[in-house]
Amino acid sequence: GSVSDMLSRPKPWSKLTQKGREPFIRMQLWLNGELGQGVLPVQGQQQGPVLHSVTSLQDPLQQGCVSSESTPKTSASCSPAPESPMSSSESVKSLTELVQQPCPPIEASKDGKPPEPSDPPASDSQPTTPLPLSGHSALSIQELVAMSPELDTYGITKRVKEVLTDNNLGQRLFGETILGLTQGSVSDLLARPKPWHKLSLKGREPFVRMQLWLNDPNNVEKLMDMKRMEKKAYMKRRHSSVSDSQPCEPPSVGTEYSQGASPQPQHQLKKPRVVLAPEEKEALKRAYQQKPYPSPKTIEDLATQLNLKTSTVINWFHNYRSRIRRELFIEEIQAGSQGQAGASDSPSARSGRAAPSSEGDSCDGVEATEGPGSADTTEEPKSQGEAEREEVPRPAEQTEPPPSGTPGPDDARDDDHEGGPVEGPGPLPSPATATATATATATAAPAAPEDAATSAAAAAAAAPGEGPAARSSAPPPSSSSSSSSAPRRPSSLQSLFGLPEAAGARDSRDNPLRKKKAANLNSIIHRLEKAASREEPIEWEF
DNA sequence: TTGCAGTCAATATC
DNA sequence: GATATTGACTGCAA
Repeated sequence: GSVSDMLSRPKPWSKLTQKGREPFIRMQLWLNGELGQGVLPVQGQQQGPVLHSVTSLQDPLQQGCVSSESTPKTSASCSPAPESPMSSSESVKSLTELVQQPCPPIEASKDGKPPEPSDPPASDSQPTTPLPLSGHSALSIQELVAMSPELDTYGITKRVKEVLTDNNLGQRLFGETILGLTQGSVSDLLARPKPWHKLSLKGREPFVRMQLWLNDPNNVEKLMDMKRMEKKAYMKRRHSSVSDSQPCEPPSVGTEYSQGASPQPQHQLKKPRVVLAPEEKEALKRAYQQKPYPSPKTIEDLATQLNLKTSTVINWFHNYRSRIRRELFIEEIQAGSQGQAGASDSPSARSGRAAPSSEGDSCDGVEATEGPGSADTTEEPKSQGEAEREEVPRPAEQTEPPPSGTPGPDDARDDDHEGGPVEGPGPLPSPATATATATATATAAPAAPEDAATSAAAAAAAAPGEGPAARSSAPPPSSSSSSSSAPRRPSSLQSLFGLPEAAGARDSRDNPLRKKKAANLNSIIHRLEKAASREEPIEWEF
């Protein structure tokens, strides 16, 4: 049915979403019989039926870089493909295999950045984030991404991590040479991979690259080589700088910031990074619990009360929402894998229970530890974390499941006050919600919805010791928030892939069964919430 | 305009 | 020194 519809009523390219474009790309490939080559021929002229949309295929591909106009392959166009379009998962294999060509990453890395001639070959000094794939390959990657069937992002990251650690290869090296990402991004990616279906095309790219890299039999050696080369270069630099009796820093810095002006002003221009004090975070979290989507006014209030820039508050909410959301994805997966595999070992140990609590980590320092008193008694500490986690979907569920199907955010917005945020016996009084509420109330009585957030924030902020003052020194918050100073280590990472030990190590008496149940519960709750808020046809698999 | 995804890069932690 | 965290930024879509 979809095919019929698509063939008879193709939308113009510009009207298509990324997802919507995919079938057209596939069709184009198929028409050109190039499926197996991973090279999307850019056509000057469309051929064949589908083409209103297909023509514009060029855009996305061209940006990839390759010489679009000159692409000679056009001619090949209509030879039917050997196989039907990417029907099966093995398709990816063939696709990926084909891109396994000799390490484009490493070599390409030097010249790899096509559009960025900007940096004078920073000499060997800085391994400036090279584009992992040369122009051509980069294009292929895009195609691959577009055509790739679902990949197991967790499995991929797990394997990558294994390979990296086994071979003592660093994230930085891997990221810069293979993925074209910085260390922090790599770390994040490996630790909290999103499920494939939640990723945008762009977001899928690193995973495809990882997959390709994993498929490359020489992957490790190549990276090792790279490592050696780097080391050499480093030594060389060091050596020369020493002999020049010049401080080695300046030069490199100079090249780095070469673009303009003297290093001096550069330095000044650099904004110092804002570091929120624990109590500020606490306050923001509380505010979040009240209103995940605060109105501009609330944001403003928060900012004043905490003595932060409004942009900082806005950013914080954005980041917090999105990070919490991510944790949820992970949890979902965990729950899922636990559910069906029962046994922990399944693909990846995502079972580790700590992961979610990690959420607490990354997004919340509070619950990482056990709650105040009740403490570890079994679930408590966890539910604390859950509380936060569950908030994610809250926006949607906070109010009645929008009859209209209005998407979440608006519901939770505090402009549309009432709905009595937390308090409101939401349609889904999850345990998490309960705890969340508890947490919130613990410190600040949820007053009028509108003020709740800010008042909570105020309470928290006021307590420890004046906002800004406290900032840098970050004295641990008052009693109640003592939790925030909790050790943040046992993070989701370990739990994610390191599994049993992650959870176990921390709280050996945690009954695994309970954990499973809890995870499952979470999953259910999450699904319910989702369902309530709209989106995705739900597949209930409790 | 607003929210989000994806990143970077500074900083914290191990 | 490697890895994790997180505030900020960019680009895109609704």
